[in-house]
Amino acid sequence: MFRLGQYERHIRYLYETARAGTMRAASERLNVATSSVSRQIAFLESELGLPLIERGRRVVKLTEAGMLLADYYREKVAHDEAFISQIQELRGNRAGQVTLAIGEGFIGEVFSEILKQFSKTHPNVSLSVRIAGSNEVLNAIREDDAHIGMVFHSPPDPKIRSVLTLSQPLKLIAAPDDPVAELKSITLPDLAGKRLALPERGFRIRQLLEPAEMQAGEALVPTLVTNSLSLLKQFARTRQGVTILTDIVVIDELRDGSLAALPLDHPELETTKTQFVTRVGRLLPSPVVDLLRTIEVSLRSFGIETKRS
Amino acid sequence: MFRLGQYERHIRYLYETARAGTMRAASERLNVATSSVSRQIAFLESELGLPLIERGRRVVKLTEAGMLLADYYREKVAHDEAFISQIQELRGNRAGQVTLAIGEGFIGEVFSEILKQFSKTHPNVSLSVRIAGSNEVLNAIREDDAHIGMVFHSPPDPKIRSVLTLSQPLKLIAAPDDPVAELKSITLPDLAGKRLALPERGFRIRQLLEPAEMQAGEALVPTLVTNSLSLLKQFARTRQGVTILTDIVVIDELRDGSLAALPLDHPELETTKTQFVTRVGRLLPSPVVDLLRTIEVSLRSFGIETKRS
DNA sequence: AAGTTCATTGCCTTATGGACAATGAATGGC
DNA sequence: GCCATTCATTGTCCATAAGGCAATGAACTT
Repeated sequence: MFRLGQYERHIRYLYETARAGTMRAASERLNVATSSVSRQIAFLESELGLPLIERGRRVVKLTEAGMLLADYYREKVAHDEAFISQIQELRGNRAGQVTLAIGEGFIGEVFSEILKQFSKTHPNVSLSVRIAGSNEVLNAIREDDAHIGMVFHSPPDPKIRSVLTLSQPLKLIAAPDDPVAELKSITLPDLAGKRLALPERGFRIRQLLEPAEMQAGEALVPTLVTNSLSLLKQFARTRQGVTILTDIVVIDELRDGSLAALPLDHPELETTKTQFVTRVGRLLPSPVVDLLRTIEVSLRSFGIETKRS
Repeated sequence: MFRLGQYERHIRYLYETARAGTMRAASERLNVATSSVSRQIAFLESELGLPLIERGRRVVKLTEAGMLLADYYREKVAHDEAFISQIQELRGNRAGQVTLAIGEGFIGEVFSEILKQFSKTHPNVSLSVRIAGSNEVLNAIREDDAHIGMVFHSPPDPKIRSVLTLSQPLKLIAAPDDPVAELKSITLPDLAGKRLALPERGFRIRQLLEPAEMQAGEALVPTLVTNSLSLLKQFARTRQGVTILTDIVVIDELRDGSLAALPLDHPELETTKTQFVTRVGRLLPSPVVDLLRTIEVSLRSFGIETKRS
C-alpha cells in the first residue's frame, strides 16, 4: 500500500520549489544541494506516476497534481503547528487531564472547595471525578483508570502507593445534644445500650470494626444497616441514635455544629488513616502532582493534618 | 526549529504500539524488529523531551503526550487518505476503500441493494462492511477504523458527528393476521397480556424502552429475550407473539407482507432515530462522500425519509 | 552564437533505520 | 517463592536513502 507519510521531505522540497520559483532558490532556502531537490521531486513524480511540475520553463509551475500536493502540504503544516502548540501547553503544565477515583463519603463541601481552587489555578486541566467503593477505587488505580485514588485505610498492596495520609480515627458520631456528646471518649462496651447505625458489611469501616469487637468481647448490634453514608449521618442528626464514621465524612456537619464526634477508645480504631494513593511506578503527569499538592495545602488550611508518604 | 514531519515513522511506531498493546506485537504488524520500535519511540521521547509511554507494565499505556500524538497521527492518516483519493480521481480511476461499521439488524435486502448500486457506479472502490454492536460501531468511528457508522439512536458524543438521520420510531411488530395488526396504534399498557419477545438488555432498544416502561408504570414482561434480531422477527412471523423493533430492521418483511408494524403511542418511542455517523473533524475521502449520497438517494427511493445533519 | 541560469546525472560520503543477539525487567504459573 | 515466559532495551554490524560535488545538458537572454 502507498504510504504518503514516507514522502514528507519530497513534498516539502516540491512546495518550497513552487514558492521560490526555481529549484536552485529552493535549495538555498532549504540548505541542500540543488541536485537533491531535483532528485526528490523526480522520485516523487515516479512514485505517484504523475508529473508535478511543468518542465522546460524559466520559473517552475506546478501541475494540477502538484497544486493538490501543495494544498495538502499547507494543511499538514497547519495541523503540525496546532499539535506542537498542544505539546507546548502540556510541557508548561497548562493542560491535561486528571482523573480521580474517590471512595464514597469523601465528597462534601471541603472536597469540592479543593477542586474549585485547583480549577482556578489550572483552567486548562480537565478534572474527572468518579465515586466508587473502596475496591473499585483500588482497581481503578491498579489499571491506570485513575491517577489518584482516595480511600479509607486501604490494606497494603504491592501495586498501590500511598502518597498522602490523613490520620482519620474512627469516631462516634452523635447529635450535639445527645448525652454521649458530653463525654471525652467512649469505648466499644459503652455502646451496648445505644441505638446504632452502621454501614453494610463490605464497607471498610465494618471490616475494621469487626476485629475490634472480637477483641473487646462486645459485638455491636446495629439498629440500622445501610450502604448510604448520608443515611447514617441523618440517623445521628435526627437523634435516632449514633453511628461510627471518620471526621472527614462529616466535616461539613462538624463545622456547622449539626453533629458532634468523639474518639473511640480503642488502639486499632484510633490509628486508622485516609489515604491518597497512586499506582506504584506510575509516572504522574505534572498537573496530577500539582493537584496532590493543592489537596495537601488545602487540607492543612482546613485544619486537617496530612503526612506525606 | 522543530519539524514534526521528520518523525512520521516514529509516530507510526508509537501508534501501532499503543494499538497492539506491546512493542513486540507492533513490530510484527509493522514487519520490523522490536528493537527498532523501541529505539524509534525512545528517540521520539528524547526529541520531545516528554515521556510517551508508561514503562514497566505488561501492556503499554500512553501518557498524556502519547495520546496527543496518537490523535495527531489518526488525523494525519485520515488527511493522507483524503488526499490520496483526490489523486486517484485525478488519475481518472475512482479507486479507494470505504469501510462501514453497522449496528446489527440493519443489513437486509434494502441495504445490500444500496451497496450493490454503489459498487456499480464505483467499480474500483472496495467496500468493507463490519457488523457490530452499537458501542463497537461508535468506537470504530472514534478510532478511524471505519469511515461511516450506522447506529440506532446514539447518544450525543463530542467525537461523533451525525451526517444523516432517519426517523425510526420504535414499533410493535406482529404477524399481519394477528388481531393487534388491525389497530391504528398501541400503548405500552395494552401489551400487558401479549406474549412479547425483546432484545437483551444492553441493546439500545431496551435502553430506550426502560425509561418508557417506568413512565407508563407498566413493566414489560418478555416471553423471549435474545441477542438475535432475526429470532425476534421469526417469533412474530410465526405468530408466537409480538416484538418491538424499527421499520428498517423489518423492511423486507413489511414490503412482502409477512410482518406488520404499528406505532407505539408514547412520545419518547416515536421520536427515535437511526443515524449515519462519522468522526468529528474527519476529512472524508471522496468515495465516502459519494457513498453517503448514494445511501441518501437510495433510501429516499425506498420511501424512507432522511434528514441531513 | 555565446553567455547565463538552471536542472539533471554520476560518483562518493554519511547518517539513519533495521537485523540479530545478548541482557534486563516484570509477570504469571505452579 | 521460584522458575519459565514474555517483553523491552542495548550493542554491534549492515544496507540504503539522502546529501555533496562536479560534470553535463537544456533553455532563455542579448
